[in-house]
Amino acid sequence: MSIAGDLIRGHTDAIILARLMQSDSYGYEINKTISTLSSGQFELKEATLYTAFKRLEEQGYIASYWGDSGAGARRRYYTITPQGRHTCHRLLMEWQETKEIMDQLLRMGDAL
Amino acid sequence: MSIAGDLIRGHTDAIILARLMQSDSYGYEINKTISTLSSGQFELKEATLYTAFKRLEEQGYIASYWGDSGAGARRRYYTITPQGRHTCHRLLMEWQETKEIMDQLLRMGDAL
DNA sequence: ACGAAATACCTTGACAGGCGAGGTACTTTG
DNA sequence: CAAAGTACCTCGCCTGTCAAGGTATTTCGT
Repeated sequence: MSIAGDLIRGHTDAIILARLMQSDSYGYEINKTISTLSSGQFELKEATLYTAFKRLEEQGYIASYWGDSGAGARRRYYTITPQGRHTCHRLLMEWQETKEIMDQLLRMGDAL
Repeated sequence: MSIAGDLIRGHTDAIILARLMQSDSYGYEINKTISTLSSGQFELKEATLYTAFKRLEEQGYIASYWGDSGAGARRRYYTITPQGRHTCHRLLMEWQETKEIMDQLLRMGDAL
């Protein structure tokens, strides 16, 4: 992992919700996908991931069900709720804003 | 302030160092500058700002001196050290990376 | 057949950063 | 003369990350 988790802090929920916008999935797979999409440069720690799931479910942004996987360990699948979709859109917009503001604030640092 | 502090968390040091790359400055002014550069969309809370100064000084990235302001309250000026410049460059690069990774991770969320 | 590695889940407790709330002291302005 | 602005600082809470530890199953190499 080449970038620190603290740099992503505050965006984990967005990352997870964005994954679930694609399709239902379960913890282990979501983590692998994140790792793949970031070319192995970033991955959520398990503890972080599962705390996030708990938080998101409590807030009603995701719901879970046990998948009946005949083969392999049991999987808890997560699905995004309508509220979750709404929140995801909001978070995506916030990310765009954050990017612009950060670029604005850091731009000058390059000058010298 | 339109964006939450948690979204910036982990980047405060970079923001402050980037400011000090421009010129020596003091807390109050730095905060105003940040507010202005972000069109009022973001500002560091004072507590955050001063803990960051303390942290950065302890790490040797900045140094401070009291400015003799004949008029107005006393000001503690901060200046960036060579190590601080180095760190600033590193943090700027990390920000570029973070942006790319985040965009990669969030892109799919838009598809649906 | 056996042990290691992979799959898959979860919790606890420590730690760090952000920030609300509160405090000090001086100057300007109405 | 009081209020608002400038300018600094600290304490303690809250939240999110994560190292460490645990459980259970399956697959794979030897």
